[in-house]
Order: sequence, then structure tokens, then C-alpha cells
Amino acid sequence: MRSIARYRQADRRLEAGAQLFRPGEQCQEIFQLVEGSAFLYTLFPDGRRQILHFVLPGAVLGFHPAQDTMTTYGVEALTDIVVAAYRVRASVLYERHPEIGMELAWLLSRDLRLAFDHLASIGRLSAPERIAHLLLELFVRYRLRWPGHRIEDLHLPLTQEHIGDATGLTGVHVSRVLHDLRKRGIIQFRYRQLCILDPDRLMELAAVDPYVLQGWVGSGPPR
Amino acid sequence: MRSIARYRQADRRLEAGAQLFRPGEQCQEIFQLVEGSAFLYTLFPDGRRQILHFVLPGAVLGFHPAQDTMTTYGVEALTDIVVAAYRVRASVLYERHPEIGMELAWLLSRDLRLAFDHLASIGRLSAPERIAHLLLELFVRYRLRWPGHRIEDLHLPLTQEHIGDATGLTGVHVSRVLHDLRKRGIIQFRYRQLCILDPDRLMELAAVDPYVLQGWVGSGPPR
DNA sequence: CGTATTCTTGACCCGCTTCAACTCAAGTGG
DNA sequence: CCACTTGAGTTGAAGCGGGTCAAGAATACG
Repeated sequence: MRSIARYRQADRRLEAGAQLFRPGEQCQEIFQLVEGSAFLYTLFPDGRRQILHFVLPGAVLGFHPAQDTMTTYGVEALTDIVVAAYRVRASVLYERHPEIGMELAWLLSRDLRLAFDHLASIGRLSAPERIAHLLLELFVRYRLRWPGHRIEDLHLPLTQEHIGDATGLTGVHVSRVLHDLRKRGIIQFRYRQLCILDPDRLMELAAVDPYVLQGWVGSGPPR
Repeated sequence: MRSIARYRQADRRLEAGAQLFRPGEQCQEIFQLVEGSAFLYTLFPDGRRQILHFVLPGAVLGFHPAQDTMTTYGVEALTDIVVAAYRVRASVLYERHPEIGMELAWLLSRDLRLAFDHLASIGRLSAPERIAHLLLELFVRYRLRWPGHRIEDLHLPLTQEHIGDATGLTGVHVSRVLHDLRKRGIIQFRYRQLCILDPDRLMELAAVDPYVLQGWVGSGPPR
């Protein structure tokens, strides 16, 4: 994103829980997450929420070519975050900065793969399987970005409500399932601390092939 | 895609029901759908299937930068189709044909938006709502591509099994819900013929805002 | 400490699945 | 022209996974 540095404005800092933009909002900028993590979500008229995607540093947010400025989802900070903001319309990027097109395509392609995976999980797996799937995905992606001390322990800044909204379940049921998964010795998730007790059984439960896992890790675009 | 014409091979023709490629297969080419329609799907070890996305002419298939050749989903022809095939690896495109990057980003961005929409539908809507949502999406996209004679009638080459696999339901339940939707005077779907009886109530049921619908139609990349 | 979130647990209920039998249409071949 | 097949759709009965509602416990926070 070096060639478009001229459009870059002051970095923006947001506290955990704050909105970068809301669903349906006009949004004249393109963002890139620099620090912390966040999630994309949609709201339904009756207030129900679906979390679409968790984003880590490097992700591009707000690139909406077709209708240029209109967003159909919102972005909320999961931790305190820092985002770079570029005041430029997608159509201008298209016409005058084709050199970043491939980088965008690379990022979008990875997000699309994750979205398809998420979709299949929600559509066809049971509650325990979905939760296993999500936690495994997040474990792998977070661990890659922030290598920690102990191999199997990880701080995930999620409430059970988040897990429910991401998997299409209720927070109540997530609680029950997590309890059960701990009893079965597969994973433990307490107070935002995730511990993988039995990696093999977790992968089996989540119906995740090793090579799919490769895609989550996904080499970034060549520099 | 003009600048990469040198990689183009003979067009491929597939009959309805044939596989362009299967999940987990090596895939050395990048495709573009020329004629007909198809769908992306994943399979689980126990045989359950989730349809991820329906693709119409113009869609790029098999662009997998991260692991270059490995696919995590399959593509099956819904009707007889024609696809253009380019024998080139994603990494070569990245390095030597950056000029098509923006076009790819444009296409991927639209697919991602559709995937997010689909995700939210499966995660948070009831069976009737999901089916309404899917059929409305397909109606809008197909109609744009193949403007028909009567406004409210459309040939959709789907079985109820397809609808079930796309919405995360069983074929049996799709049958019941369709019966009910017809009785309520909202839509009719018999023998692959979709008829929208009450557009307003359909959009309300599917929880689709008009501007989201804009995104489905989505202007292609500027030429 | 006291208060606000988040999490836990129980009882009850309903939407969707499962299984299975049956209908219906469209081929196919004798 | 008619038996046989094959795939899609329909319908019913029974079961269960996960939702809902509500009360209470645990933890974080000021």
C-alpha cells in the first residue's frame, strides 16, 4: 500500500467496543488495520446480529467498488485498535493505482476462502462442531500473528456472546457446549483464555483437513 | 482478461451435473465462466454438502493465490456450461500481469459481499426467511443477466435439494416451506419455474434492504 | 466494596431433522 | 404401446437439538 501513501490521513485509534463504521453508513475512506483485532457484522431489523469475519492486522476494510461508499456491514473493535485511513474512492484506485490491484485481490481471495469455510460450518455442522471450528480457526490465525509463550494457551478477546453471534447460536447454548467440550477434554475456554487440550480430536470434531488449515495461515502476497 | 489471452486454451464444455473440479483437487488452471451457470460447494467427510455460491457468466474460478493450486471447494455445472481456461499460476499473474489485479479485486469483492450476505442469512434467519432470501438473490442476479419475457417469471435450474444445500436445510423441509410460501401468496416454485407473487412481502420476509439488493446487481468493473 | 457484565444452570417448547412410504413425471427399452 | 426404471417432490409421525425465559453465580471494574 506504499504507492497510495499520499491519500493517507492520521491514523485512527479506537477503544474496544467502538465502531469503525456501522452497517448502512456512508464511508468515504478505505482502512487498513494496523494494530489489535476487530470483527465485521451485520444487523437484522429485529436486532439480531451475525458476526461475519474476524480481522487481524493487515486486513483492508471498506473497499467497496460496486457502490463505492455504501457499506452493508459494520466493523467493531474487539480490542483497542489502530487503523490507517486513506481518503480515496475505490473508483479512483481502480483508474489511477492499478499497481495495488493484485495485492487487494490477494487479500480478498483469502477473506473469501475464510468466508466460504465459515459458511459451510454454519450451514452444515452441529453446535459443538461449529464452535470447535471457529476456535480452531481463530487459534491458528491469532497464533501466527502473535506467537505466544505456551504453545497451547492463547488469549482470545471474545465473549461467549461473540462466539454465539459468529456461529449462529445463542450465548446460552455456547456456554453449555463449552462446558461439555471441557468435560470431554478437547478445549477449555474460560475468561477469554483458550487452551487446546487435545488438538487431534479438536481438528476431527471441527472437520478440518490439514490443508484447509494451510489456507487460514495463508502466505500473504509476495512483497 | 484480454492481456492474458496468450495463456488461454481451448474452451471447455461441460454438461449439467459435471464437475469442473472437485474439492481438494489439484487445479493448474484459472477459469472464467462464459456460458450457463454453476455452483461452488464443499463436502464433509460424512457426505453432507454445503453450496457456497452460485456463479454466472463472467465469474473467475480457481484463482487461489495462497496455495496456488489446491482447491478447498468444488465447482459443479448447474446447466450445460462453457468455460474459458487459462493455464497460468496465480503467482505468475501476480508478478507479470498486475494490470488485471484490479479487475480481479472487483470481482472478488462482489463475491465476498454475496458470501457475507449468505452467511448472515444462514446464521440468523428461519427456514422460510432463508429460502426467501436465496430465491430473491437468485431472481435478481439471473434476471439481470438474462432478461426474460414476463417480469415475474423466471427459469431457475435448481432442485429443492440444491436449495436445501445452499440454505443449510434438508430437501424435505424445503418442500414443506415452499408449499407454505405458495399458500401465503408470496412465491411459487414448481418444476424449476420461479414466480414472484408478492415482491414486497418477499423482500420483507427475506429481510433485504433495497440498497443491499443494489450490491447483488453490482456494476461490474469499469472497462 | 458495590455494581455491571458475563457466565451458568434449569425447565419448557418449537422448528427442523429423520425415516419412511408414497406420488408424480419423464425416460427407456421390449 | 406398455412395463420398468429413475429422480424429484410430497406427506406423515416421531424425536431431538437448540431456542427462550428466567433466576442465580462468578468475575471484572470502578
